[in-house]
Parts: sequence; C-alpha cells; structure tokens
Amino acid sequence: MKEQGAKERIISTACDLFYKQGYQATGINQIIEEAGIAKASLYQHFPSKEALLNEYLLITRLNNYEHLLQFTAKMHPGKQKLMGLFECRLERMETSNFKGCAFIRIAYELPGLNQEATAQVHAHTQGLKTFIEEQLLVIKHSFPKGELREMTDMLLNLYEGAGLQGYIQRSVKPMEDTKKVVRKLIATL
Amino acid sequence: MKEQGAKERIISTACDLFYKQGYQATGINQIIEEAGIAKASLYQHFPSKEALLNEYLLITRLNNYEHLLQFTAKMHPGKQKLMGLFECRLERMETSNFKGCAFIRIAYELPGLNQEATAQVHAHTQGLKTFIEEQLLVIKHSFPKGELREMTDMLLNLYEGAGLQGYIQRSVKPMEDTKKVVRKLIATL
DNA sequence: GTCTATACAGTGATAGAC
DNA sequence: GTCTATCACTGTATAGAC
Repeated sequence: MKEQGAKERIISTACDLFYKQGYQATGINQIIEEAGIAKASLYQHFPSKEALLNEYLLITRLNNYEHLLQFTAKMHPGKQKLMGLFECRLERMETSNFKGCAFIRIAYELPGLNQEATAQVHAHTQGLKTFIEEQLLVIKHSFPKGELREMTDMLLNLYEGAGLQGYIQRSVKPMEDTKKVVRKLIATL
Repeated sequence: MKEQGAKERIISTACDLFYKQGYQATGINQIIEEAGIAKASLYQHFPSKEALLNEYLLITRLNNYEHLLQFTAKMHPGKQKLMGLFECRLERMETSNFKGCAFIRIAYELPGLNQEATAQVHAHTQGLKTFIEEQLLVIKHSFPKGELREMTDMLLNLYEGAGLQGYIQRSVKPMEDTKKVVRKLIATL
C-alpha cells in the first residue's frame, strides 16, 4: 500500500473506517495512524474532516454503482438484471461484512448533514431508482406511469428494508427471502 | 416540568435529545443543561451515559408500542389494524418531525452496541413482526406457515423501507405510496 | 510536502463542600 | 441529594522546523 501517494492512502483508509466504524466514531488520529502519515499531511490535502466525509460518499457511490454495473453486465436487461440488483447486495453480505447501506448509515448518524453530503445520498437513491425503472420498462414496455413509479418505489423499499433487517439480524436471510418475494412479484408482470 | 423529579427530567430530556440529534452528538453537558440539573446529580441516578442509552431504548420501545396499541385500539383486527400500523407511522411523520425509526438509527450509529441495547432493538423488531403476523392470521385463518413468515417479513421491509425513504427525502410521500401498495397486496388475500 | 509539537475546546466522569 | 470545581482524556485543527 506504500506505493500509493499519501492522499490515496488517506482516502482509502478513511473510506474503510468510516464505513466500518461510522463517521463520528472514527477520529482523525486513527486515520493518520492506519494510513501511516502525519496529521499535518492530512490537513494539507483536506481542509477538514467534513471534506473527507464528502470524498468518502462520492467515492463509495461511484464504487457501488460501478460494482453493480459489472455484476449485472452479462445479464439480460429486464427481469434478470432486476434480480441481479438483489443478488449483488446478497453477494456483498456474504463475502464482506455488510454494515448496511453506507448512505443510509450516514443520513441516520448525522441528522444535520451538509449540502454536498445530502446530494450524494440523494444521488445514490436516484441511481437505484433509475436502475430499477429501466429494468421494469424492459419487462413491461407499456407500463402506466403511475404504476411504474409505484412499483419502483416498492422494490426500492424492499431492497433497502431487506438490507436493513439483514444488518440488524446479522443474517443474509432477510435478503434471500426478499429475493424470492421479488421474483414472485415480477413474475406476474 | 419542574414539578417532575430530577430523574424524570433527565430521562425525558435525554430521550428527546438522543432521538433528535443522535446519541453520540448529544453530550452529557447538554442533557444536564436542558434538564436543569447538575452533572453530579445525573451520575447519582445513572452510572454512565451508556446506562442512559439503555433507559432511552427501553422507554422509547414501550412508548412506541403503547402508542400503536392506542392508535389501533378501536380498529377491527385484521386488515384494518394492519393498515393502522402504517397510518400510525404516517401520523407521526405528519405531526412530529420524524427522524426515522429510533432503533434502526441506534443500530446504524453504534456498530458496537452493548448487549442490553441490542436486545431492545431486537425486541422492537419482534414486536412489529408479532403485530403484523397476528393481523395476517385474522385476515387469512389458514395461512401456510412459510407464506405467513414470508408475508410478514415483506410487510416489515416495506414498513421500515418506507420510513427510511420518508426520512431521507423529508417527505410523507413514500409512506403514503407504501400504504396504497400494502392495501392492494392484502386485498388479494 | 512531510514531520513534531502544540493549541484549545469539548468529552465523560469524580471529589468534596454544602 | 444537589451543587461547584476539577479531573484525565480525546477531539479537530495549526504553527513552525526540517
């Protein structure tokens, strides 16, 4: 990891710790220690801890989205890719130790979120909605607009709700069950 | 508020602040200031801030549950009470400034939650499940066991997912939409 | 650019007077 | 039981030497 520049080490360490421990529970001191750099060097690259938070959210969002696209790249648009969304998260829950959606965690941890961070949270949600909507339109080309939005929101709720329950119960079961339910739901379309 | 004992003032202030601002963001100093008592008095009644957290979760859980029971007291068991669960939260979102489910917030804010606090979170979830299951059994007396659990979990996911989206978007719309979807879902039972 | 050393506010928690 | 005063510690952020 030493061959990376200081800034890169700071970012990757901060992203890791912010997600694992939470933003507030992670101190600057821990970040610089694990990144192996001095405190002043951190403030050379980032004016404040909050700036680091914004960077964390941006990078995490892009990574999550990129991962989803790769995961579903070879799937057929429509039902298969829609199921892929759930399988993608299920895989994350099985391989890494899943701590819930990073953006929901931040929104819950910091009731007074700054403007840029809020924008990232919304962008993440909107990205999911768009992905879901696209697949739904492939499945049923002539979706009435109101029903499309309704179905999209319901699937999003199920997706986030299952992730949430899975984290709280420390189990992949809620997500597996939700996957089955979703499969049934879209089978009728 | 002055006629209440010191302990009661501490508890009600802490409950209020922990929910509004989060646990970590709320300092002992703010609690004692708003409660109008001295710091040493607080530690007379509670050995630590963490003890206050456990008290907060217990009281919030009992209050939430009590409120739900009162809200649905005059409704018919079954479909009406099940819809009442969603209407109850909808009402809370409209009247008070809803910050999401208190237990999910705590679970997300503190990845390393103590045993008693974890138990409260689980008890809350279990309480919701039991409530939902009871109504489902009234609706359809001969529910296959697997499907009953499946349906219960799905409704719980929708309930929590909608609360979550509602908080993030600062809108009651996700919960209203979810209510409609749930009404359709249980209409077919 | 990166380091050491430090500033300064804020935290949770205690001691001891009244 | 409740207060004032203070503890030891950690938090973020900066100054100044190399």
